[in-house]
Amino acid sequence: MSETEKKGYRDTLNLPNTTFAMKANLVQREPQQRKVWEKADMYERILAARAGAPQFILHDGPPYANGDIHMGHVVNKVLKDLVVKYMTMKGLRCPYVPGWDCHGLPIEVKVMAELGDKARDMDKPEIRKLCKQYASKYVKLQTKQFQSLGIFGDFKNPYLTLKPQYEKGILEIFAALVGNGLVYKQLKPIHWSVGCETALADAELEYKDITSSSIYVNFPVAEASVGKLKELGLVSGGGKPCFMIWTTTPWTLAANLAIAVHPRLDYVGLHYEKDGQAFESVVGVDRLGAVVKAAGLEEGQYKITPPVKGAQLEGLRYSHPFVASNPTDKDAWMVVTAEYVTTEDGTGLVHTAPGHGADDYMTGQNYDLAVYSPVKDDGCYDDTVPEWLCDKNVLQVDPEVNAHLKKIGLLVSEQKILHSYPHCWRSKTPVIFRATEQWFVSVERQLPQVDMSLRNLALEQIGNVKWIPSWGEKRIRGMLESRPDWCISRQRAWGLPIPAFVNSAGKSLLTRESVLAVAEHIGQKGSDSWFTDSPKEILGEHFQLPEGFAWDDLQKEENIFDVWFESGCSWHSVAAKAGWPVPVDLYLEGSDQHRGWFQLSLLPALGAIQKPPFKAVLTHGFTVDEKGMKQSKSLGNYVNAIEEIEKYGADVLRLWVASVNYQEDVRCSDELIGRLQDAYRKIRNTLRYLLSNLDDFDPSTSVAYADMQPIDRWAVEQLQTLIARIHEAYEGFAFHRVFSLLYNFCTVEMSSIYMDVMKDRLYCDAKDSLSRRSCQTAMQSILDALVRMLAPILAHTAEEAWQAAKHKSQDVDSVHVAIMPEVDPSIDVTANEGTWETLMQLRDEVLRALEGLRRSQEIASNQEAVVEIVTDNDDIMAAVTGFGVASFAALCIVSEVTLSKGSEPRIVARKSPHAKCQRCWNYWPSVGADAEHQDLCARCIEVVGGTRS
RNA sequence: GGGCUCGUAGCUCAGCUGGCUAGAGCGCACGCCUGAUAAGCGUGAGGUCGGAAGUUCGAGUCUUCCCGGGCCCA
Repeated sequence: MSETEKKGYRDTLNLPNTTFAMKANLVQREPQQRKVWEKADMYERILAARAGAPQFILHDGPPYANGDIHMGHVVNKVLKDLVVKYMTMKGLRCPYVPGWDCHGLPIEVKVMAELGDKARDMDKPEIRKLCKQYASKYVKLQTKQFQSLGIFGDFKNPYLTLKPQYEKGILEIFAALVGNGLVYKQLKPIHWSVGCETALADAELEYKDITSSSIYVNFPVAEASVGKLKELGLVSGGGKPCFMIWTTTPWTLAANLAIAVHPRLDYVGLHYEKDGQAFESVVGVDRLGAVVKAAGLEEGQYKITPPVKGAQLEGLRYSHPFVASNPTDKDAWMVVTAEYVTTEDGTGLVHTAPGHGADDYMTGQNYDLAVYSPVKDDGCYDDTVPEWLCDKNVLQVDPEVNAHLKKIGLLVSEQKILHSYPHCWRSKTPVIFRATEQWFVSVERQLPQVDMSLRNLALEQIGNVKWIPSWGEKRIRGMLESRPDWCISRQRAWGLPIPAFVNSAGKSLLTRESVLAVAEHIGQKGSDSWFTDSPKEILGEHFQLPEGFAWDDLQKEENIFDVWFESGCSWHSVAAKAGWPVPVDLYLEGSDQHRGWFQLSLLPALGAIQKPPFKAVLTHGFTVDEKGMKQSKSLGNYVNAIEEIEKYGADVLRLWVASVNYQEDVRCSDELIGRLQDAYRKIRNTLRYLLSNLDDFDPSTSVAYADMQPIDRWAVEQLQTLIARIHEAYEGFAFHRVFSLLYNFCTVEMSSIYMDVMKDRLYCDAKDSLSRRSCQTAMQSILDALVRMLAPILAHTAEEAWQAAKHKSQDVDSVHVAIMPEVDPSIDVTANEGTWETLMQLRDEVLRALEGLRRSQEIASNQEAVVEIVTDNDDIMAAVTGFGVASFAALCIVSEVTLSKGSEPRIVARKSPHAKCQRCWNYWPSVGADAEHQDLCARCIEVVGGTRS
C-alpha cells in the first residue's frame, strides 16, 4: 500500500485540534500570563467580583526584609496562596495583604558593616535612613520574587512595619498594655561590650577561643545551716563545712548571690585536708573525680559521705567568701535549685550572679533575688564592692580575685582553660554580661478586665483557637507555661522607639495617655521624629504632664521595641485598620512561629482586647534536604529558590508544594522538584487532550446524562466522586490529597482508561453523532471542572486552559474568578459502583491475556485481537451483558469479545480472523462485506457516506 | 539535656476507632503503538511498615525502650 493510500482516510477522521500547546514552556509563558493579570488588575478584579460576599481573612505573617527568598518562603507563600485562591473560588471574598518586617538588628548590622568606620561619625537619624533604604530595597526585590510564583495579593499596598501608620498602631496597642498595668522597667543582664560601651545583640557576637581562669572555690556554710548538713550526713564537724563551686569568670564572684544545685542530682560531702586545714565540702557525686583531681588529692586522702538529692539542700545558707554584708535590698547567699545545672563540668554547684548571666537571672527571678550588677558602663566595678576591688576593670581583675581567695584559704584549685567565649564584633574585645534597665511586659500581673494574668488568659484562650495540626496547641501551651516576662526593649537605632520619657530624678513618664499622644505624633511624622523632635513637640503643646514632671526637665529614652512586638501588633495595625473582623480566620506560618509570631501576636492581642488575634493557626514544617537533614549553605545541600523558579517555572514549584505533606518536614532538592515536571506534563496533556477533542463541540447539542453511553456516564460519575473528595481535601487544607486525587484522576481514569477508550468513538464516529456528542458532553464537564479544581495549584496553566477552552460553564474572564465545581446531586454515583468494579477488574484480566499474545508476537495492537471470555460468575455475566459486549470490547480496545457461561472460566485472546478496516483499524466482520468499500467496516462506510470513491 | 514532632516500596502519598497474602501514582525494567507523537498504552519487578521487646487470638496501627531526623529552648 502506498503512502497516499495509507493516509487516505485520515482526513475523514475527527482528529484532535487545539491552540493549547503540548510543550509548556513555562519559563517563557508564565511571565506573559502574569503581565496580563497585572494589566487587568486581577487582584482587584477578583475582590470586586466578590463584593458583598462573606469574607475569609488569611493574615500574612511578615517575612524579614533581608535577602533573596528561599525555599521556606516558597512553601509558606504558596500554601497561603492555595488557601486564598481556593477560598476565593468557593465564593468568599479574600483580601490578602502581604507584609514585611522592616526594623531590627539584622538590617542594622548589615548597614553598619557596610559603613565600617564611617558609622562612628553618624547619628541615629542618618543610620536609620540607610536602614530604611536597605529594607525598602529588599521589600521591592522580594515582592517581585513572590509575584513570580503567581501569588495574588495587594502587592501595590503591602504593610510595612516601618510605615508611620503601622507604627501608630503598635503604639496604640502598647498604650493599652500600659493602661492595663502590664508594662514595667527592670534590670536585666544583657551582653555588654566594654570596648564600645554598648549593649550587643546575639547577632553581633563573635565566638573566639580564649584562655580563662578555671577555679574551684569553697563557700563557707553559714553557722545556721551547719546543723542541717549534719542531719543530712554530709558534714561531721571534723572540718570547715563548705559548698564548693567552680567558675571561669572569677570577677563575677563579687556579685554572687546564690548557689544553684540540680534538684534531682546526688550530692555528697567530700572530707579532706589541704594546706593543714580540714574541709568538708559539698560537691556533686558525678563530679567527684574531677574535683578530687583538681584539688590534687590522692587515694586515701579523702572520705566521701552517702549522697543526698540536691532538692534537700535548697534554702541552706552560706557566707560570701569575701563580701562581708549583703549588698542588695533583697535576700541573698542561699542554695537554690535550677534545672540547667549539669554534670558536664564544674562541681555540680553553680555560682549564681543574677546580674551577670542569663540563667543566673532567671534563677534570681524565681527566688526573688536582686539583679545585682556592680559594674559600670566602662567595665569597672562600682563602689558597692569590697574596697580592694573598687573601680578595677573586671576584664583584668581575675588574678587579683584568685590571689585573694588563695590568701583566705578558700581557693581549692586554680587552672587555665581554653574555651569559646563571645566577643564584640566591632571592638573585638571579650563581652561581659551586665544588667541594665529594660522594659518588660508582664505575663504574671492581673489583667483588670478579666482578673487573671496574661499567661493564664493565654492558656485559656488557646483552647478556643483551632490548631492545624492539633498538636500546635500542646506546643504553644508548653511555651506559654514556662515563658518569662517579655523583654521588649532593645538598645539599638533601627526600630520604633519605646515612647518613654525620664526626668532628672530618674522617674519614667509612660502612661496610656502619653503613649497615645506619641502615637498621634509618630503616625503623622514617623518614628524618625522621635530622634529629632523635642518632648513637647512629640507629646503636643496641650499634653497635660502628670504630677512631678516639667517640660524643662524631660528627656526621651532611646530604647526601641523588640521587632517581635512590632509584628505582633499586625492584627491591629493591618487587620483591624482594614476593617477586618478580629480575630481573623487564619494565620499560616512555619512551626517555629509557635514561639515567634503566633505567641507574640497572641500576647499583645490578649493584653489589649482580651481576644486572640486568630481563629485558626496552621503550621508547616521546614524544608530539609533529600536525606531529611537541615539545609545550610555550608553543607552544600541548599536549594536556591530563585534558580528553581527560573529553571522549572512557577507552576511546577506550586505543584511541588501542593504534592508534599507540609505538616512534616519537607524534603527538598533540585531532583525532587524536577520530578514534578513529569506530573505537570501528564496533567497538562490531559487538559490538552480534552481541549483538543472539544474543539468542534457545540454545548447546545450536548447529551442528557440519562441518554449518555454507559462509559460516558461512568466518566461523569468518576468526576462527581472526584469533586466531592477534592472539596473535602481543600477544606482540610490537605493539598497533597488534592494533588494526588487530581493527578491520579488524570493518569488513571482519564489518560489510561477514558481518553484511550474514547479515541475510536471521537475519531471515527460521525462528527455530530449521538455517540460522539455523548462523549464530548462528558469531556466538556470534566474539562470545565478539572481546570477549576486545578486552578489554585496550577495558577498559570489552569488560566491558560480556561482561555483556550471554547465553552465554559461560567461567564468569567479568569478561572480565578470562577466558582469551584459542585457535585451534581441528580447523579447517583453509588448505583453502579459494583458493576463498574467488576467490569474494570475483568478489563485488567483481558489486558493481561492480551499481553501474552503480544509477547508471543501474534498481535501488535489490541485491535488485532478477539477475546473469548468464559465465566461461571453470574455477576460478571450480568455486568458485561448489561454494559453490552460490544461496549466491553471497546473498553478493552479489542475488536471483538465473546462472552459465555461455562464451568471452566477462562479468558483467551487470539488474533482476529477478520480484515482490518483501513479507517478505524478495527478487525471487524463487516470489513470487506461492502463491494464498493472493500477496505472499510460498516460503521466507517456509513460515516464516510460513500463519499470516497 | 528538656518540650513538641516525624520515620510505610527509589520518590510522593493511602492505610478510620488493631482484623483477609500492606495499597496507589510516579520512577525503574521489559514490551506495544505511531491518527494525543519532545505524546499514548500494557505487563512486571520493588516493602522483615526505622529497630527491639511487650499487650493481644491477631499490630503498620496500642505500650515501653532504643536508633535516626526536624523545630523550639537550655
